[in-house]
Amino acid sequence: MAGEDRRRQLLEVAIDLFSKNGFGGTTTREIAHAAGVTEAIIFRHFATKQDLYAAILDHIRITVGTDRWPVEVQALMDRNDDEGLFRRIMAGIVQMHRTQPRFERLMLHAALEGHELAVMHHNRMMLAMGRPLLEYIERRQRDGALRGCDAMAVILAVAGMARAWAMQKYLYQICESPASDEETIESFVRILMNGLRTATKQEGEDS
Amino acid sequence: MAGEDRRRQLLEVAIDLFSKNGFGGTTTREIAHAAGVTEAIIFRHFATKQDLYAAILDHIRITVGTDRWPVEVQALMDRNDDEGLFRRIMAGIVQMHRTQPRFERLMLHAALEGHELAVMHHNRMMLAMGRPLLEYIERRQRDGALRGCDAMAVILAVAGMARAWAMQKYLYQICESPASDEETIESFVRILMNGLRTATKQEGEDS
DNA sequence: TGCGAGTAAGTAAGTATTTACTTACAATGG
DNA sequence: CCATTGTAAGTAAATACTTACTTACTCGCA
Repeated sequence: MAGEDRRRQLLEVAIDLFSKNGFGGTTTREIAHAAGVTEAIIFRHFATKQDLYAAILDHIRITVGTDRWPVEVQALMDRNDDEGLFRRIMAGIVQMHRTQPRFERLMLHAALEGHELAVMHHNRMMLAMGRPLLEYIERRQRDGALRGCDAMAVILAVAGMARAWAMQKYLYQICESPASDEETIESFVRILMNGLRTATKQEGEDS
Repeated sequence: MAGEDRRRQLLEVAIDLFSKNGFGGTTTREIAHAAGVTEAIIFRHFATKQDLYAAILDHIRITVGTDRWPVEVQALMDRNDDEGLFRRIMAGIVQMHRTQPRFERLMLHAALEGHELAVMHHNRMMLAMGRPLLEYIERRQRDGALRGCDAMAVILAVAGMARAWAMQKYLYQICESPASDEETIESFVRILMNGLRTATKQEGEDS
């Protein structure tokens, strides 16, 4: 097998194992065996196990980064489509968990084990998506289109709902709800936009 | 040091290290050194490393379980205080992360590493709190007090919001918001109950 | 075309260290 | 006095990583 192909295969195999067992829980012997080569091959491509790990995060960032998600989100913000924006963000988060469960597991492992590269990823995500989103929400609040409250709380609410569903379904594999991703997201959007209180009880009832 | 005290100390030390580095990332030598004894002492109290881990989960379940949280939640459900109920649940989740960050880290590690005990904990939590909550929400929806939508989605929304804030602040230690726990929870409650759309724009504006 | 040299891909069998766990034995105190 | 608490010094296996060597393939050149 050609060098570049072997390197990619090793990365894929390592992603699989690291995402299952974590960095400390995966041995180079396992990786080599899963790839059908000897350990020496691994160390020909990557100087150390840490290097392999760093290469994985690079590799994933590249293959995941090429996405139209940020563009669509930006378009919805330009159109002042609050509801569509929240729906698209949540759909993106859930889709990420569905199509790249290994990535999410890897990031959680990395965050827990304190790898600075994972924190870097979180910061990148927060800067790339979070900052514009924050400004959008604050603008919409000034325009009177959205209720005035902590904009960061709104972001956390949107992301938190989607992540809660995605982690339950795709990370822990515990799916007690028969609802589809779309139905659940639709419920979240309705809660976000209209709240849980019914119109008839909108006023008058409070502790 | 007396046997029982030593045992508790070893558990505390092990919780600390496991929550930081995970099961595979923590060595018995480190645990022994942190406790100021030799490894042999560990294996006098716990037959294997796995046994120590199981004992930790038991120990934590005991020290954490003695809480008035479920009682208060039940009282709020009996009083039909939706808003107070959601506030108390979210406060409980955030409080758990603030006062027992090691426990949350440990559970995440365990869940990622596939320890059945972690899944067991999740199930216990979901049965003890989730089931009654699910029934409460469905009842309140039938009574017309809460908007009719997937009750499971409501639970995920409540828990997801709180977890998103708690994880950001207490797990990843990334606190970009100057808001306090109470303020943020208050924002979440308002979003949950009233939604984000302002009254003036309630109808007429869409896509 | 044929062929030998150079290079990249691969392996088998190491090394030193670390790992979970053990054994034999000393101190201590009720 | 003897059970309990502790240690020092192990063991066998596993770990990340290395070394010495073989195979296979490419490419310039006669």
